[in-house]
Amino acid sequence: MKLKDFAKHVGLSPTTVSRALSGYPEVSEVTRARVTEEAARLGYRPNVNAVRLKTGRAGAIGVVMGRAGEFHFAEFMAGMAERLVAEETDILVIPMSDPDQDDEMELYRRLVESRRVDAIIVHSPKPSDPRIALLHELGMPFLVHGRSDIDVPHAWLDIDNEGAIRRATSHLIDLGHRRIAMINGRPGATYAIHRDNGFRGALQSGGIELDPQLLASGNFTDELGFRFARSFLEQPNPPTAIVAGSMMTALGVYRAARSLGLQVGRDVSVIAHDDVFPYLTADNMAPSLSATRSSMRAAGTRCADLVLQLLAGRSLTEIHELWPVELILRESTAAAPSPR
Amino acid sequence: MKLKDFAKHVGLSPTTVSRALSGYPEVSEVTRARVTEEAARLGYRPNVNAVRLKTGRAGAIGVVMGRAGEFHFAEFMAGMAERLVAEETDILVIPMSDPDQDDEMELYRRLVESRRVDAIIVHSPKPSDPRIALLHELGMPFLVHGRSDIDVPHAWLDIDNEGAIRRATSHLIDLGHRRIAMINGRPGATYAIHRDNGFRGALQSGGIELDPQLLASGNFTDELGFRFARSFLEQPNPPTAIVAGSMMTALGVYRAARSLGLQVGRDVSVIAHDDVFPYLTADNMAPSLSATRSSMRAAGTRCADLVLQLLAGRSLTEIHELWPVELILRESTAAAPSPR
DNA sequence: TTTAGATTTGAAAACGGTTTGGCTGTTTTG
DNA sequence: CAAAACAGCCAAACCGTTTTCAAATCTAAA
Repeated sequence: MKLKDFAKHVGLSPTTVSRALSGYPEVSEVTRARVTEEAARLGYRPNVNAVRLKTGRAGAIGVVMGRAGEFHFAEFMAGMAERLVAEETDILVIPMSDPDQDDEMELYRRLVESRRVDAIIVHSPKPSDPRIALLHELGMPFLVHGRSDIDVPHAWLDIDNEGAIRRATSHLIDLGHRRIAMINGRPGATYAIHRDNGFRGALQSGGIELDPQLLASGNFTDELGFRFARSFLEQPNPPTAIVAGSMMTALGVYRAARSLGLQVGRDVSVIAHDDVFPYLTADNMAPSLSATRSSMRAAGTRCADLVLQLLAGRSLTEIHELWPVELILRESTAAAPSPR
Repeated sequence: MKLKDFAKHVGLSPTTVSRALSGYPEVSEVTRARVTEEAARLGYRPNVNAVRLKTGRAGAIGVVMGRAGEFHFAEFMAGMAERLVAEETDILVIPMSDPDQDDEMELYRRLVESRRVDAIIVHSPKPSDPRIALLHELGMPFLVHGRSDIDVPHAWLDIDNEGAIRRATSHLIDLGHRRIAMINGRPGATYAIHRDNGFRGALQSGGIELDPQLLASGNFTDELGFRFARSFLEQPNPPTAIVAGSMMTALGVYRAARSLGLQVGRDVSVIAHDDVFPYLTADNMAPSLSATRSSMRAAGTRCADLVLQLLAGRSLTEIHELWPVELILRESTAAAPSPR
């Protein structure tokens, strides 16, 4: 059923029908009611491709999916989806074929030129991220999930990584820990830098000198969590507490502690960052895991919302959100063991 | 830059340019070469919305994302993306707003009517799945990831769940286990039924009577793995082996065993199904986890491939793939402890 | 040298909507 | 009471391609 046919059915012109359905004011309320009702009855829906061609809107928001199957990703997208389900807006998943830098820029460029999306969400930006510069230059609306120092106006939403890690670390210091290790995310991304800052800041406030031997970074996997934690704990002067970057990392850390006969929450304290997954919860770990917590799903929902606002014309410079992060203390953190 | 402008630049008609770029044979090779080269130089790309309107193709494959943030999902999509990156085909993620049955049907119906996708991938079908009947009836091309007994021709790709679980269970029996429990996925889906069949079949072959007390099912979460395993192991006559439905479930099972002072791979054997995640590997668990293994990512890649074949006109009835599942034995399985 | 046939090219009609500008009639205003 | 303002509707142009059908050009056969 096309517009022309449907209009004939209703006894109106295509113009009026289109306006009635799109909510324009030039049509009387009684007419609009009749049209919408008939549309539902006859099952008329405007051809989405025609609308998109005419209006120039793509009706989709793009998210670039990294190669490494990040487990965060699905949650973020589920959150986006939650917000977008009511809109006429799709989520377009763009795969990144190659982790090569130039290639990634080319990907963004092609994506913009293909006009398949109205906006793009950029994840895990760097302090000076060329993707942001590019999107700005190309005039493509975008929202950064994370932060960047780049000298280009842009909308962003981020969580307070620095504050979260600072509080977590300070809490460990308050518990008497002096040797504290941290497993950070891959170097380069702003969030990793922020976490590093938070960590260093807390140590400094506590009058503790940083030991570079107690710093590690890499992908958020169980394996790296294990390997790093092992290497920390096997040092001559091992840490009594570990700050882990993710739930998966924490799993590895727990495993490492156990493998060395250490008990988490007694011999070694652990705090991790929890993005809140339905299938793996900090509360259920044994011992339950103290965590800095911020819902990835909620971030996805809000990001989708902000992108819609952006597309609706809200000013770039207004869209900056910094979310606080909860610190939830459970059994994995305890007073530092008295030195033997 | 639009087609008309570009055509003028090249000194040809829009018709010829369009043909040259789309690879039609009616244009001389020398012309085609010139056109493609100029297109690259001037950066001309056909407006995707215009193409879609004209051709009626949506240029996207739809996948419906369930409410529960399944961790499988991201891997499957990453796999799809791997295959689709070269094509002019997008992945459209459609969120399911409500787990309500009728609502889901309505979602599929709207999706088809909106013409935003050329094909749909249906996950976790049931033996008689109304979604399949609906899509068939509506004439929308689709591929089922999983299997269904429904009396409607359809393309599918599935892994041999029954065989996998049968082999896993048989292996446990060979090790001398007589009381074996299983934690299955949510009841209703075909894969859960197949796993159940495999489990029962192996028991029967081994001359063991099934104890319904040793059967549980639910979402693949760490928490349920823990709860079910606890309830099994606390029974008066506890199982000596547990077959778990997923990696997350296995985490819970390990935890439950530890919490009861039991050692996995000695006091209780565990086998789980592993979809192969980059961030959580069976080999790295402690003790390393014996598993039935099949890559979710590979399935996504192949599903994308098959959908493309489907759209290219390959017959429905030819597209049936049943993948074998590896059984990888590690430390979590051992001979049954001698009864005390 | 024609002429039929094959090869390239182009003009114009879709595809299915939205939106500009204009046209009625009715109500308000000076 | 005439002029102006307004509400409600419509005809037609347009969005940027693909594709049909016809025309132009070239090649080979008669």
